[in-house]
Amino acid sequence: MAAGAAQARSGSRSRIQTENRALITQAALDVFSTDGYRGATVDRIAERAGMSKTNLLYYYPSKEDIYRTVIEQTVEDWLRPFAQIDPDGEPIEELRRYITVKLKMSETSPEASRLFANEIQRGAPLVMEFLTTRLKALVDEKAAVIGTWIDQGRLAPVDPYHLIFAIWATTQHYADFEAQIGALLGSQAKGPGFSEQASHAVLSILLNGIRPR
Amino acid sequence: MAAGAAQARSGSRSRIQTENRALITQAALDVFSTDGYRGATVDRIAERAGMSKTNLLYYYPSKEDIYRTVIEQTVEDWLRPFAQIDPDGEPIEELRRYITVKLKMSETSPEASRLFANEIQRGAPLVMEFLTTRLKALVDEKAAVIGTWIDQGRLAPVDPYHLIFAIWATTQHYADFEAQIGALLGSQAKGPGFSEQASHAVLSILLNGIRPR
DNA sequence: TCCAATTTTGACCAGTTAGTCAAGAAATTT
DNA sequence: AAATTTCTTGACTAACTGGTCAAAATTGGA
Repeated sequence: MAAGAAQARSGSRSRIQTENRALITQAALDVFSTDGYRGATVDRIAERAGMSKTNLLYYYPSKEDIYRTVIEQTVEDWLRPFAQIDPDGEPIEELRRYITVKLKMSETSPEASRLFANEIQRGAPLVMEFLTTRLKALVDEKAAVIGTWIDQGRLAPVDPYHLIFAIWATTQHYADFEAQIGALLGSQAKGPGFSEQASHAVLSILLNGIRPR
Repeated sequence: MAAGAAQARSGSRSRIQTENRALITQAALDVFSTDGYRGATVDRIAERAGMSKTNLLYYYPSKEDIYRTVIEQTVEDWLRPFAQIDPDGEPIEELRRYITVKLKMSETSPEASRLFANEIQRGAPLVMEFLTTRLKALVDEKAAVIGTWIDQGRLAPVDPYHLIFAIWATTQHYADFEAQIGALLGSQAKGPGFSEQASHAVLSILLNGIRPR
C-alpha cells in the first residue's frame, strides 16, 4: 500500500522523516523570517535545508503548508511563558520573570520573533483566527489578573492591555529591529554583556519609569 | 527634444507629473508595507494607483526605484520629531512630547511605520548606510542629551540608548501590530477615544513605571 | 488650429516560481 | 537475497513578474 505523502497525518515518523522535517522547518524559519511569506521561495528553503525542492515538497505538499507548520510552532513557543504568569505570585516578580524570559527568547530565536511580526504586519492572514480566539481569551484572562493586582495596590494603575502591549513591544524590539540596534550600537551590541545590559534597562524602565524618584 | 523619462532628475514637474507621482508613492507605500519588497508587484502598485504598469514605469523606471523613493520619504518623516528633542527643554516634557508625536504618527500613517519595520527586519539592505551614519550620529547626540539630564538628576538613571529603543518600540507597536491589537481589543480599538487611552497608558508606563509609588 | 512634447497603453519577452510526474536510489522488511 | 516500501531527483509545466518597445492618445503652447 502506498503510504500517504510522507505519512501526512499519521503519527508514525521514521528517523529520516523526523530529521528532514526538522531541517525543513528550521530552514523555513530562516527564510520566511527575512524574506516574508511571498518573498520566500521554496527553492531557497530547500537549498538551505540541503535537499532538492522536489524532496522538500514530498514532506510538505505546499509552501503554505510549510509556513503554517512553522508559524504554529512559533506561536506555541511564544504563548507558553505568557500563560505561566501566576495570579498567585508576587506581581512585580511575575512580570519581571515574564519580561526576562521574553528578552531571552528575542536573543536566542530572533527569527521566530520576526516571523511572527511579519505575519501580523501582513494583516495576520493566517493567525487571525488564533488571535481572536485563543490568544484573546488568554490575554483577557491575564489582563484581569493584572487588574486585580492593581486593585490591590500592588501595581501602579495602568491599563492592563496596554501594559501587555508595552511588554511585548519592548521585548520583541530587540529581535525584530536587531539590524537597527546593531547599526546604532556597533560592536557594543555584539559583546557578551549586552543582553544583561538590555535586560536591566528594559526592566528598569518598565518597572520604575524614567521620572526621577 | 525628447525629455528624459518623466523629467527624471529635472526639477520641473508638470501638473500630471506631480499628481501621478503622488498617486504612485501612496499606492507603493500601501503595497510595500503589507507585502514587503519582494512580495509586492509592480502590477499591484499600478492597479492601486489607477494606471497601467507601463505608465507607472514611465514615472519610476524600476521597482527598486519606487521603493527607494518611498522609504527615503518615510525615513525623513520619521526622523524629524526625534531631531526636535530640545536639550534645553524640560526632560520629562520633551520626552512626553516626542512620545505623543510618535504615537500620533503610528495612528495617522501606520503603513509608513510598517514599511520601515519591514525594511529593518529584512536586514536593512537599503537603509543600512543611513542607519550607521546619519541616524547613528543623531542617536548618539540625543543619547548624550539624555545622559546629561540623568546626570543632573532630572531623569531616572537608565541607559539612554535603551530608553530610546523602548520609546520607539512601544510607540511603533501600535502601527506595526495593528492587526493584533485590533483582534485583541475588538471594537474598543476602533472607537474614538482609543488613541487618547493608548497615549495615556504608554506615557504612564514609560514615565512612572508599573511599580506602585 | 496645428504641432511638438508629454503621457498612456497593449503586445511582448526573458527569467522566476510553485507544483507535477515518472523514474531511479536507498532503506526496510520478509 | 528478493520484494516492498520509503525517499530522492531531474525534467517539465503553467502562471506570474519586472521590464522593453513602438505606437497611439492627450496635452499645452504658438
